[in-house]
Amino acid sequence: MLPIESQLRNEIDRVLQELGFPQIDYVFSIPKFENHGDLSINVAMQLARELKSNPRQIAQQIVEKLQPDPELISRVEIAGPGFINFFFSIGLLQRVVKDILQEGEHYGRQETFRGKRANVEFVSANPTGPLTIGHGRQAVLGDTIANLLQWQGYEVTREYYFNNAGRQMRVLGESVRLRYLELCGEAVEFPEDYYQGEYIRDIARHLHEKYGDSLKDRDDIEIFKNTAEALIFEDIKKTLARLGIYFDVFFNEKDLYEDGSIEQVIEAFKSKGLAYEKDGALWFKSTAFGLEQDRVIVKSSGEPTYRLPDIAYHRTKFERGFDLIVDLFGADHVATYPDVLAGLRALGYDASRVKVLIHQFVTLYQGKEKVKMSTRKANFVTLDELIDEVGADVTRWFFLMRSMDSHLNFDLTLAKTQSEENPVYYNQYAHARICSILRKAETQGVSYGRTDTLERLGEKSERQLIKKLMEFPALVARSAGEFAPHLLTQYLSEVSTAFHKFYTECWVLTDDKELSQARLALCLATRTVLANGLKILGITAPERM
RNA sequence: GCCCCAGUAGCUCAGCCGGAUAGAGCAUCGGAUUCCUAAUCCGGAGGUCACAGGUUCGAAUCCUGUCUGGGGCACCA
Repeated sequence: MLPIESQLRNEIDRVLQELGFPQIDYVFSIPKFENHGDLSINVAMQLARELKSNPRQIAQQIVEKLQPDPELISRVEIAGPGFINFFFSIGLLQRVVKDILQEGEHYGRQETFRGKRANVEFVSANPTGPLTIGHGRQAVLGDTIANLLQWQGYEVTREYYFNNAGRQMRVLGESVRLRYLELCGEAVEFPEDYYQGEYIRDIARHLHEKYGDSLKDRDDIEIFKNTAEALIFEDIKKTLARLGIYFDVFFNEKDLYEDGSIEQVIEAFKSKGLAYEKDGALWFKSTAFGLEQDRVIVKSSGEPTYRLPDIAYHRTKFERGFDLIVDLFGADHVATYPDVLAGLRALGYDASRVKVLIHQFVTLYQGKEKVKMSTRKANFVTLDELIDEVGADVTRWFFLMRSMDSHLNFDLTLAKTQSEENPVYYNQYAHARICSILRKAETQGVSYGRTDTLERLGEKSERQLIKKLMEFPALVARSAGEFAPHLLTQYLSEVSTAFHKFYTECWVLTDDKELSQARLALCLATRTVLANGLKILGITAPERM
């Protein structure tokens, strides 16, 4: 909501009451066309339904009694089927620029959730291989959502959950051992369903250099598995760091067994009559929570299924006192989380605090060719390789520019060859251009940052730019509230467009000192919004390009 | 068979808590630079919003059904 909206809303509510109209829900919208004003409401059309009367007449009655502050609103108009359109006065636009310059790097931040704590879990890939492009999408989305929540006042913990004890890890250890034996000169048959990647050979080589052939007759895989885990995790962290992503907590599933959490969950289920034995396995009565079928939580072999530790893990998030718990998963996990939420409800927790976000897959193309990605088969393109090709900024922007509900078709050839035309440069260039103007002003001895000549602004491109800048705080709030970073990438491009247009139409450094001051202030305000927006997205804002 | 996501311009995608004339980037065609960065700007062309019904003063948007693509529906994670 724009700041101006709350003032207008008060005034409109007053008039509606005076006219004896029912209180009704109406929304402000920003019209697509300039001649429809700067802000518009459809309240008369909504009322027409209730009152069974002509919407234009209702609008007429409302407008006659409206007395908006002329410092802020210059004109009110009825149009179309009954829209009431408001036109901003220059005073309002001046105030916007002043506010932005005053708030600076805090412009767009809100305290809505001050004192609240959020946990954002993402990536959570087990250390079986390098991060793929699919992980990249999740990593960048998760980190940016965490940033957005911080801008709404949340204290955020970024968390990575992993399991280094399962079957996957045993296969990993075996894979390394076989490659190691190859290096010792032994002929080995390497099973097809083992990890095929070159990085397995690298790890084996590392061990061979360190220990020679001395591990040849070890019949346990511990050293192979542990070395692989350590080296791969180191790699994963390095890759994430290249994107500016740092986790606060790496949570090992193993701890849930060691500290008794798993056992506690089982006991809690049993004592509530929500667990029962059948066919040698332990089942969770998830149908009691609206699910279609009951689920096994402990296999007849005595091993828990993934659900049990997942439930125990999420229980720790509640126990650690988080007000908001965000889980980011790929589309392949879409069927697993209802079990976990049911489990949490069974334990008496408020599952509505858990926000599960599902992102669709990245399909990689080499030109027209679709590339299948599988860590096991090693025919993937790693996230590291992508960053090598296009850089961290482009990588982040690319993963953020689409709704997470949409499949991302990532054409690697295009990303490599046309990186110059990537939209991220468009935005960074706008920022760099502004910096260039400000440098030029400095060399000419013109000071900037003064706001006492802002009444000189009024050109169409100036008004449009300011109106865009005004939307920023509300847009950030919406982007955070909907967990939708792509709204912000889109918005920033609109800001850049508005700026480039202004740049083309309005000369900043002129002989008219006052006009120059005013336009410099507008440039500074624009730079502030671009810099703050890029900061949230985790993308650099270069001063030169 | 059931569940989730998507289907909008040649391509990639926004818009989807109902609103005025359906948008952007790329590609394509044409134009703009004496002067703050042309990694820019302006203009043209390009659409049965998958299809069929329904609700409404008004539907790309909500409801029902169908089709297509992706992902799921384990005592795998």
